[in-house]
Amino acid sequence: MSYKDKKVIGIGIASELTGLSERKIRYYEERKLIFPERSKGGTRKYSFHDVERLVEIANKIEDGMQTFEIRREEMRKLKKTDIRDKMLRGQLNVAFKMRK
Amino acid sequence: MSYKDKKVIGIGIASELTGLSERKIRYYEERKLIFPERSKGGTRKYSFHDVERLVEIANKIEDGMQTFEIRREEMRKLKKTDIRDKMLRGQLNVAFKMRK
DNA sequence: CGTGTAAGGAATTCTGACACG
DNA sequence: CGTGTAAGGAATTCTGACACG
Repeated sequence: MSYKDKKVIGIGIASELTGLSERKIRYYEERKLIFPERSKGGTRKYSFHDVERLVEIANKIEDGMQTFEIRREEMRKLKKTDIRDKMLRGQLNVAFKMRK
Repeated sequence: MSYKDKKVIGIGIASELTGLSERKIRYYEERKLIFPERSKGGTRKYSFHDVERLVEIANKIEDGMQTFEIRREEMRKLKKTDIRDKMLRGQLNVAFKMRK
């Protein structure tokens, strides 16, 4: 895993990096758009990838999109990825069967 | 500047990532081996590069090297870089003069 | 010299709530 | 719905000092 995906950034720094208020960042988590890790004590930890995601989310909201729409959009992307995975596996199965 | 050089990691996380105690990390700063940024409030912020550097430092200490030696070693590297820079500039100057 | 620890204070973050619209 | 804010508490970090070796 690269630096980009290590959850090491506190909410204060995430706020500085994105220009978003901590309130907004916490709210996007409440709406299930972002998933920081937590320290033992419960403080949030974000990755650089999360930080980029936060900016994306903020942009979409600025464009009038609602949080549930953003979440739905994300779920559809994930489904497509799942489907691609399944198709790939399907192809491999076909190839595997052909070897027999 | 890449993610690797952004100073976004608190000392607690730096401690987890390196396996070093916070005490050690602060001490290496006292000995001028590492240079974190500070938040407005004064809390330390490290980059991934710093984290790697911390591990290097700890390894050298484990091998019996003293902090002043590590610092001296680092200064020599920097001097060499400076010299290389100067030589490069010198070469460019020569090339420039030859054009005249 | 390098590191642990207890001490007291300051900065940071957390949650749940009220407000507005 | 998305966001600001004041509130009280908890987690995190800071510095300077004492300890050991």
